[in-house]
Amino acid sequence: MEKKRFLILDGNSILFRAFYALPPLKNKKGIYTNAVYGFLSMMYKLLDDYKPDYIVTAFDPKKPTFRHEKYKEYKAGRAKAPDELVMQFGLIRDVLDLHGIKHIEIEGYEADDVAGTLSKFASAQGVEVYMVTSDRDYLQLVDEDAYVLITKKGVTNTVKYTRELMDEEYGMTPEQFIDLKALMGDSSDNIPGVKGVGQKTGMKLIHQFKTLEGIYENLEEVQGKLKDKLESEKMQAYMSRDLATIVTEIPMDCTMDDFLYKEADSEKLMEMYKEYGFRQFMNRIKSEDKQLSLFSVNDKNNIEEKKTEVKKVDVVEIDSNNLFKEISSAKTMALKILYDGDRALYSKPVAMGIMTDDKRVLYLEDKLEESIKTIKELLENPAIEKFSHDIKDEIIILDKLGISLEGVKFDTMIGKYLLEPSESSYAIDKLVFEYLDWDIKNEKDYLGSGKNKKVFSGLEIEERKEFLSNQLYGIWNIKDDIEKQIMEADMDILYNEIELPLVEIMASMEIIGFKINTEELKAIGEKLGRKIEILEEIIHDFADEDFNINSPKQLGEILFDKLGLPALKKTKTGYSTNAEVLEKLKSKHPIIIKIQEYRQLAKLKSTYVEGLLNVVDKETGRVHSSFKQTIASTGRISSTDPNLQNIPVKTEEGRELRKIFVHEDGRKLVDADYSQIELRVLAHLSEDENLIGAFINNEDIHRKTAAQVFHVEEDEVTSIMRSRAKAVNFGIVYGISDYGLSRDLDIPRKESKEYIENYLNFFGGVKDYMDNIVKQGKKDGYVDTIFGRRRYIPELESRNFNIRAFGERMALNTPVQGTAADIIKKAMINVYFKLKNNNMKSRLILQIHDELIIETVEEELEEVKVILKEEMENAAELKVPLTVDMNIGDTWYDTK
DNA sequence: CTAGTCACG
DNA sequence: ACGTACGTGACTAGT
Repeated sequence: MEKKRFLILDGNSILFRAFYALPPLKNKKGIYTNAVYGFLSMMYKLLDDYKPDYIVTAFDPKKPTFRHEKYKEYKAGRAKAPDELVMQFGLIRDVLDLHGIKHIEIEGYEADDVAGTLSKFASAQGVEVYMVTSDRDYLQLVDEDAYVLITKKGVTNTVKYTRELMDEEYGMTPEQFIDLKALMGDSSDNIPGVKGVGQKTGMKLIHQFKTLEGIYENLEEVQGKLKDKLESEKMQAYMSRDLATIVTEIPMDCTMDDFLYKEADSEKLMEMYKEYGFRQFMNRIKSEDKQLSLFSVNDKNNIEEKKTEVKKVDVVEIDSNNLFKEISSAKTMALKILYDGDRALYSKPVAMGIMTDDKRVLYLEDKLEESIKTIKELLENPAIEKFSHDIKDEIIILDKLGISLEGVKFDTMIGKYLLEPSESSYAIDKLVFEYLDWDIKNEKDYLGSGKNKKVFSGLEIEERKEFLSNQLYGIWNIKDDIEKQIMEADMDILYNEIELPLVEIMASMEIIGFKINTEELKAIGEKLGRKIEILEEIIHDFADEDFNINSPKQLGEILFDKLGLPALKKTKTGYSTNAEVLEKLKSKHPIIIKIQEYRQLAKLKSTYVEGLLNVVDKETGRVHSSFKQTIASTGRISSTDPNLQNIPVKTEEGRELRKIFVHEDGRKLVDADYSQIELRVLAHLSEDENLIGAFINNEDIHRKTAAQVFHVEEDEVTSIMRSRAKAVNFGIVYGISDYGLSRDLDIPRKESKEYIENYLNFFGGVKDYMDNIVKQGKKDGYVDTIFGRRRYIPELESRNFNIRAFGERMALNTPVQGTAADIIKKAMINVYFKLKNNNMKSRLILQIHDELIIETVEEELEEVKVILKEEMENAAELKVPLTVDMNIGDTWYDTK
């Protein structure tokens, strides 16, 4: 006879997870419903999948914010709407009531205690239990016929934990899980644990001794400091175990019948769903009513088969001696290398997979580095086509083995980026699912999401094999589709001549890095430290108390509550204390200027001094930024770890930092930047005669703009007028609005509006272009650059004015910024390959959107100057000339 | 993990 | 009537 099923939902954790995982969209009544929506999606899915006979929801009573009172007050019309979490915690209870689903919160016990108690209660009566939560602590409740469903990526996905799976994943029983937590502790639950024991040590101890008692009975087998700690904190360990143990014996007066799952009160539920705009769930209720009569068969046995298909790939593990032989005749290969760590540049390869024309996936990890070297000849042969996903990593790893990967034919990540440049992730498992409907596991599935470092060497070989081979199989099977879409969108030239060749350059700049004068950097840090300390004292004196100046909250309280300064602007969470506000308060209190100085210096010290020191390669004294090609929707490249594209330059104090960016002996830095590239691109795109004329005649564009905006002769333009005109020009490129300009220049809106009108009157072509590009964007759904790079702008279709206006500014700015990005990319390619093909020693080391930096050997200096200027100025043929300013120096500071 | 702030083009 | 400049990344505090 089939067992009855009991579904226990952890209300708090499911609501929280949904709340954070889903975008905070308001319904038409102005109420946030994302958490409720997520909870219900999850609940309905579980009802469908598990068809339980009983159901209950457990809530955590301890936090007053989640209590019902505020919501009740609101419902009774006695209070305004509570904040979105309280609101949604209230809403969900109403929905549960309408379903007739019990929700329980018991003073003094947490939701997991309630779940634990009910689980044991049900098990004792031979009922199968399913507990749903995002909290891994529940795993101690797993038992025969009692399962824990842990949520994973997204909102409605879960993994079912059984005793077997726990053994497989942790090598532990649910009971041992409690002891592990007793050792590790948990700061969020206030469980102290044993100091110095984290997950690693904890797991090792449990694996070795099985239980807490086991550890203490055999303490002499433990070595060194660990032994002392365990010994001295024995009491604490046992106490921690009591704290970590979920209560399963709350006195409760109930029978299973109290939790019977009955049909919902659909009429009232419909009303409520209508009120809150849950159309999807309304449909569900409608169809449920019908379905119930049509299909009364309760087929519980189909649950396991419902999961998406997981692709199994046949893999041949290859002996390193046979590698060359096996693939020497391949004309095409997809390859992927697993490495240990976050960054290819700082990691060791762990395994390599190669898929060849004959559809075999070869897998290799034994004597990996030597084995890879045996096929150097093939990897460097440009006639053998190479495919991968994010192949920059392979280029970097291979480079460290002295191999220069040639014949790169396709990169699925880059391809997808061109098709959809605004995606937040191009993870291969996502693409494979999108294109092929296959469910392949991703990194996180293997490594867990809590870890920062990828440590593939910690996995079992079978897992690595599966991971790699599935990726390769996926890459192989989606590349043609992506390539076809690129052709259809007419982006094949952009792809083949710009985006793909650029990958090698990204890798190269990353590998070479930028030399840092570490000693000088440390000295600057110390100097800043001393200044900051003094400022801190002064500020605390003014405030007459010590507080954390870095906390906007504390600072706001001091300035606006204690010192009584006028609060000019608010943020979602309190007072605004940003630079704009401080600037306006400057004359009101002497503390302000000190705070401004403090902010500036603190920023320099933490972000630039300490930030850079953390990432300098100690052996080479260089920093190796990671350049990313698929982040910016406009086509720009981005730089991280460290970000070398935002090193200070605007203030002298900040600019000083550039003195620590230096070159190796016998070399020089050459810095070339485009002059006004975005305005020139705008001139080209808009075909505005006046703008084009100004650039052809090499006029001072800001001065000319000022003359038009302020209705004066060019020789009457003052420096203030010129700098305002400069802001107008920037504004035009960004998709100007009178509001934005007025705020930026701190002038009345009327005045800024007049400036814009004057501008557009004179530069009529720009005005037409602005109108046309928005129209075109609305018609096609996308805008593009002169190189054909596309960006889809769905915001243009929004019924929300603000979102639509945002879309219009994007429509305007993207072709300008994107074309400029295309141009400099083209220039980089021409420069890089000229240096490479001429076997020169000078190297491109950095790009900052309109600027290129080369570290050149002195003998090549003159030649490099010519190459840079030529290639940059001729990278594109526009209706206006492109001009480049160039400077040579020993530090980045000097290249101004 | 988010918000605030601030660095760049 | 709405309420904003475009594109990024790093750091700190606080939940």
